[in-house]
Formats: sequence, C-alpha cells, structure tokens
Amino acid sequence: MLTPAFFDRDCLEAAPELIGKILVMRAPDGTERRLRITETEAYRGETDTACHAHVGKTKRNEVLYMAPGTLYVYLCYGVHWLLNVITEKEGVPQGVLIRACAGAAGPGRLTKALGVTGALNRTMLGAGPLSIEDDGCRPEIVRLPRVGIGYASLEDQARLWRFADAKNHR
DNA sequence: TTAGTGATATCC
DNA sequence: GATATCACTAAA
Repeated sequence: MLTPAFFDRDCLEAAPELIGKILVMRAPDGTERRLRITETEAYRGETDTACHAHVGKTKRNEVLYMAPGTLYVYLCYGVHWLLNVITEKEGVPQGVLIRACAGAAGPGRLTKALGVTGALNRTMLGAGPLSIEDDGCRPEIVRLPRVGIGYASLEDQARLWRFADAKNHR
C-alpha cells in the first residue's frame, strides 16, 4: 500500500507514477473494489492558474495546503465528486487529480464507481476506506495537456501536466 | 449541443 | 442576501 511518504514530493513526480497503481475502496460491508488508475493530472501551487489554490487559500481549497496523502474531494457542477490526493509538504498547495480508471472514464464516473463522496474530504489516504496499492505494474505513460481548465492562462493550459496509460486512454 | 445541479466565491 | 462560476455527464 502506498504511504503518505509517496506523496511527499512534487506533484509532477507523483502524478505519472500513480498511473498503473490500484485504487482500493473497502465498503462498510466488507466488499472491496479495485480499479487501476489510467489517468491523472497535476495541479501545482498558487502559480499554476489552473489550480484551485492560485487565488490564495480559501475554505474550499485549504485542503490543498494540508499534509501529503490527504484526500481532496470536491463537488463539481453540483453533481460530480472529483478525487484528488495532496502532494508536497504541509503549506504547499499541490495535488494530483485522479481523472480516470480502467473501466471508468471520467473523474465523475470514477468516484461514482468507487462510492467516493465528500465524506472522504480531508481524510488521509489509507486511514479511511480508500487506499492505493502498487502491484508492480509499470505501464507506458503519455503526457497530454490538461482538460476543463479554460479559465487558466494560455500558458498554463499548454502545460503537459496530464498523464495517462498509453494503452488505456482514448 | 445543451441542460442540469448545488457548493463556493464574489459581488452588491 | 444574490448571482455567477465551475477540474462534468447524460441525453439528444
């Protein structure tokens, strides 16, 4: 199982390494769901205009400033929960958005498939029902521009901070 | 292509 | 207090 130490570094290092890892969700009834991560995106601090933290700390995004391994679960468009894992040490607002898994394309569908909700916001990875495992899989990784960030500067939109399994994305 | 959905941030 | 915005999805 991945420990918080895995996330105690730059999101640009952690994000590509999460590709091929397994998201494990243990339901209260004991059942387990496992999905292999196929797509992530890096959100890197206040200087990244696509990152929620670029306007400074607010009540919503303060989770980004918390300790590495903390989960940031955010409700988008009133409908979809988006799952992020905080990277870098406390006080540095960085995170990795888990965008897609094998069999669940799209961040909203992913959380729905796993049963992730805002109840997990601010909880620590591994301390709650959700954890990530490494089964040794090292897929080929492609770098792509991030999506859904039209409000960011053109410069930041152009950054190749989206990472995907070369064989599993479309 | 467009409507839906509700928390959050920003503006009176 | 009110409105505008949004790291999306499903239906058409």
